[in-house]
Amino acid sequence: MSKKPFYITTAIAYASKKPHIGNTYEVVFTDAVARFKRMQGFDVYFLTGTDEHGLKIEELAKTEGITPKEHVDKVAAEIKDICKIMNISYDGFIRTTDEQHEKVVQKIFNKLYENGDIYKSSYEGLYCTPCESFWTQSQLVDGKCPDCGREVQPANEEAYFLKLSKYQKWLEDYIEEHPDFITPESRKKEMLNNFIKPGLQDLCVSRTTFTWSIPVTFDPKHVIYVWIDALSNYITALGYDPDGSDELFKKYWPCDCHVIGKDIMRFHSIYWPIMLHALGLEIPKKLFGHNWILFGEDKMSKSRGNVIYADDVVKSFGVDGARYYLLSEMPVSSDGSITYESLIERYNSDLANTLGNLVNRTVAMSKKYFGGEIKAPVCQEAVDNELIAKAVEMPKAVAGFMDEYRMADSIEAIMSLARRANKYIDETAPWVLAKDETKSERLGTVLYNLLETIRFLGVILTPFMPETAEKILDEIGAEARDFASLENFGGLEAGKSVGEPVPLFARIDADKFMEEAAAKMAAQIAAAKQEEETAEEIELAPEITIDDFAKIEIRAAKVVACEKVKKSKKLLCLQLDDGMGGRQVVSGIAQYYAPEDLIGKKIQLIANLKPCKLCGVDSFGMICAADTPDGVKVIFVDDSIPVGSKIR
RNA sequence: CGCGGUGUGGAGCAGCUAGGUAGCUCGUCGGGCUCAUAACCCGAAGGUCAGGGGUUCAAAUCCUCUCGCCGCAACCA
Repeated sequence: MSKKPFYITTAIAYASKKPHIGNTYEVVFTDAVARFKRMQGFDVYFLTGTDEHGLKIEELAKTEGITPKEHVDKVAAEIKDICKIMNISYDGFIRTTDEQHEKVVQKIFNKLYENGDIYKSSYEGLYCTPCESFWTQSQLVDGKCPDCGREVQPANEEAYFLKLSKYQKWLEDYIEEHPDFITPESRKKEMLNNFIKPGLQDLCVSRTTFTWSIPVTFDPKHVIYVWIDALSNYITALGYDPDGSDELFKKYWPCDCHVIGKDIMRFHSIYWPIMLHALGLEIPKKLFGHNWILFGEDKMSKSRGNVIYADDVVKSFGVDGARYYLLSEMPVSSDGSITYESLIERYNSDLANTLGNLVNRTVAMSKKYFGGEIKAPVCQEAVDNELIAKAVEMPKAVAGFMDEYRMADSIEAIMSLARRANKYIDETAPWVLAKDETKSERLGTVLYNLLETIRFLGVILTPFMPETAEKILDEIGAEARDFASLENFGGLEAGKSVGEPVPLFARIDADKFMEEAAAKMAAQIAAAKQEEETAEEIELAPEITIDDFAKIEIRAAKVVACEKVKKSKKLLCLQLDDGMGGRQVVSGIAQYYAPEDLIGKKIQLIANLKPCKLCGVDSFGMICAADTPDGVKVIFVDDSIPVGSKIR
């Protein structure tokens, strides 16, 4: 009987900087699924890798004074290190700079072009000359380039587009007809209602504004922009080729599951199926969009000083401590949160107290009472039944949960058996049996039941905590370690010996640990601040002349009325007395000012800015405000300055 | 009225698709045991299942309205 193939992937990580533990979650999650499927007898291919092209990397390399290739080599190595540290069992690691990948991506691009799914047109947007990049309205920060903070100009550029519009109906039908394709359900609705149903815009798939990417073969001043490059990794890694694919591809495609973060659901649920469909390929069976791991309430960020890296956690809690925490702490339907408090709590209570101590005390009793020899279970009693029934049920329950990617439930089902085993020790009180020589057979049976239960735990834990599982199975001298051996209770061979009892997880002193963690955190914040300061060599916009400046008309104006723009988070709508009959201006400061904070105050108005519409509200000009670390501060004008005064 | 999710004892969550004594882990309090990593076992306290209305013999679960939080979209001229 040949094994059933199972192909699972993570998203490829962007090779700009070292990933924190939230990023690492995805690969650990996928690893657990992959290992579980392997154990169940599937022929698994588990792919992960790195996305290594793009402007950001080009720029980072420039500031570091190295080539982009050197930069991505460094980061890819870091990412591989983390995989190694976290014990990730990937079968393939693709880098988008792999020669094979680049070649095939070019072929894919050409094929789509030849089929008319990619066409040449022009791209309109706002262009930042020094950065050589296009931005959309929504990407701008304070109306300026989000990267360098300089002005942008409307411009258009020749570019290639993927005809998403042509496949809109097909995609909508496909998603409706395959309810399991996008999970969880809420994400599916998000995609359908926000993007697909309102109508798909054709997607710009090339750039001329940077070079660190894959060139378009027939138009070398263009490079292929992220989507076609990055998404294709899932098929190029298997040896897909429009001119004839490898066996690997034929065997594993279509993919069983792409595990991705909810932020890139859009690309995977819209662009990717359309690309595949246009290439005449099958669509992946499932997209699993996982939630985020937040640090407490916040997203992790360096400047908040709350970045936790996987290797830090591993240092204190071990690989399996880290894996266990990530896998057990993630809720199904909302973001999970990582805190040192809950990490320690889970580690101590589940791993040290419940599981570790169970193994330890059982092995210790085997040593003490029988010199470590495993006795045959010749004296079963009624009390044993409940434990045995629960042990035999558990693997089935876990398999069911794993089919739905319910990691936390799987782990809970496992720990629940460990707790039951601890209870069984109290029920049977082996130390009492040991005092009565006539009870020796019964004692041997009780210990056998415990050791066999521990074998069940060891086997089922393999995908989640591979090292610990192996230690457990070694310690109890278990030979049978495959999933099939959990069909029946009794796989452990009598006559063999257990090893020395060694604690699996050392308890962690919470108070002491928290003290150290707090100190570390403070140091991290300080370091980030310093880095920020040194990095803040203020770069001025290009020099202008007095004539340039004269083009800008700044006037004093008084806020006579102000209200929130409804349905918007950031916008305030101001009515101004500008000495010219009054005007309306919309400003994105609602997070920092309440309407009544502004009424009656005088401000600086950019009076000759082209009018525009924000959230459907007309805005004629803009008010001056300063960006500060504490948010945006409006520049108020002295009350003695008359409304309408020209400012220069 | 843009779309969607969520609100359950001190904390974190499950239960809701197919209504029928409200469940799990942690924490707290009391007790037990001693094989073990001051661990383990038992018991107890603690919830108007956000709030109002409705359907029903019966609602955490279905319908409806209101409020809070979150995500997506829109959006910092």
